[in-house]
Amino acid sequence: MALDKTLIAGLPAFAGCDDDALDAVLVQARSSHVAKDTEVFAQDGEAKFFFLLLSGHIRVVRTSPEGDQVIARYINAGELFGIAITMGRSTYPASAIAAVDCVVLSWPNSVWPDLQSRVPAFEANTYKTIGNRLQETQARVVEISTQQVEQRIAHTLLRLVKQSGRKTADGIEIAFPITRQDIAEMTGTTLHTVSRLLSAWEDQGIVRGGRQKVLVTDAHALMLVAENRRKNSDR
Amino acid sequence: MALDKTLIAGLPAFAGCDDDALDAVLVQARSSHVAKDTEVFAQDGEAKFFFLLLSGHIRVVRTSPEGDQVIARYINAGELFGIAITMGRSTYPASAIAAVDCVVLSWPNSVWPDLQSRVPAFEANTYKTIGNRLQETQARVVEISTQQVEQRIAHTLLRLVKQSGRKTADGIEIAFPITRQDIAEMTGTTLHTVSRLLSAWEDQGIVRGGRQKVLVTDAHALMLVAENRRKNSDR
DNA sequence: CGCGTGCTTGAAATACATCAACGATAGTGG
DNA sequence: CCACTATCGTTGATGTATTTCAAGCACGCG
Repeated sequence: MALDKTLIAGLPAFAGCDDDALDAVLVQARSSHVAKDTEVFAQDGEAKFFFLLLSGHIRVVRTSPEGDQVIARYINAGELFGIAITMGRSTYPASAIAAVDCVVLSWPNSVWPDLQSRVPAFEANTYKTIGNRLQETQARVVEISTQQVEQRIAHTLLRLVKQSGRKTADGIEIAFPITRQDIAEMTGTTLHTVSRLLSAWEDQGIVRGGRQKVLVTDAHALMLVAENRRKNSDR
Repeated sequence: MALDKTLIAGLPAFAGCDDDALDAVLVQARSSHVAKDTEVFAQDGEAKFFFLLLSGHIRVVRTSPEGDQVIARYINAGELFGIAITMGRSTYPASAIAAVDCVVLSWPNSVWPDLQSRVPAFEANTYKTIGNRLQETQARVVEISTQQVEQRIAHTLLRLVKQSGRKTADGIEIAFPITRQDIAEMTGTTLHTVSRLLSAWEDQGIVRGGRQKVLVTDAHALMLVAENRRKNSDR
């Protein structure tokens, strides 16, 4: 059964593509369901496909030779991922794990050259995506190198809430389950330190925690923390 | 006067380009000299050109809103840099400063679409470059997040020596002037810590320091440090 | 020769990790 | 439906790697 182009029309990845282009892209794609906590692909595995997330949230994890894990990013619905091929790589540089049940489109790498020539807008958007990720990653290096843990966690939380926030009666909450350990792996610290800081912020009415849940109740106050601009009396 | 294609033939950036392609690329380029400690372009400045380093060494520096500096990378002869345009950016994300006197080729951004269509190999190689930098940057995030300062500095030194090493009678030395402060800005630490560790390594006969100079005399021992595999008695 | 820039090295301070123990939550299976 | 268990979270006490503060030194350029 053919996939309907309304699935992907309007996504940034296909900005500027006309209907024919969308059809050309879709006819080569295959959609599949990925259960929570299941790998879409594994680090160092042969990169046979590239992907688009239709719904859900995916965690991209790099494991160091020593076995330490770092979360490179979270993928939101509408984003491309596993696009190693477009950078001339033959293996995936990280693992991708479904944070919740997901639906993904996948293309075999072999169709990339064809798509590239037939749908230039898609090609350009893909490179833009990579460029953005390079920017973000370099910004992260600056952050880790120059700021202390408290600011890093605050920034990370603000980013998560901005990119994947869900409005609730009491504030904005991160739209997928996330543990203290996950936050630690995004910020280069330990779950203990994350837990302590979240508890402190909870006392100050900035956030509200929960098992695999973070709800930001006072985004403005959190911004002040991120920029280290609170008065000492606030602590 | 036209530039000679022997200048750039054989560079990885032009792998697979035939003579006509090289001419097409070169005829649009302009070469210029950049004095030591001079900026090639400035962070947040409008990205009007992209560049290729013909000779010398260039330091790419990102400055955070708070004024902290981080060295994103060093560019060696033969590498492309300032390629913001290819990622859909209109400003440079970092500054580029000549670490020594340099010779660079530059192209106005406006020729990119033309080059892209007429020299596909050049285009593909450019994207490969960006992909490699994304990989490296992500690896750096993992390193900063999981390893301690000593290992990070050791790794960084090994990388510098590998990419820009110059063989001497007593070992391999970094081929351009680099201060302790520079090394600190590459590893997310302070010049004091760098200085202390280099001094300690000098006592152990692993490196030899000097004003704006580092000479690695025992790369193997430095590797053991990088992997934290020394016996305690070594310290 | 003097001055700026880079380097060294001690002593004190601290942010954060580590160690350790316990408490809470949610899913599972009887 | 409730007990069981795995996973996740909290929080105190202790330890330490690294920064910060401070001072003096050395190299090389004009």
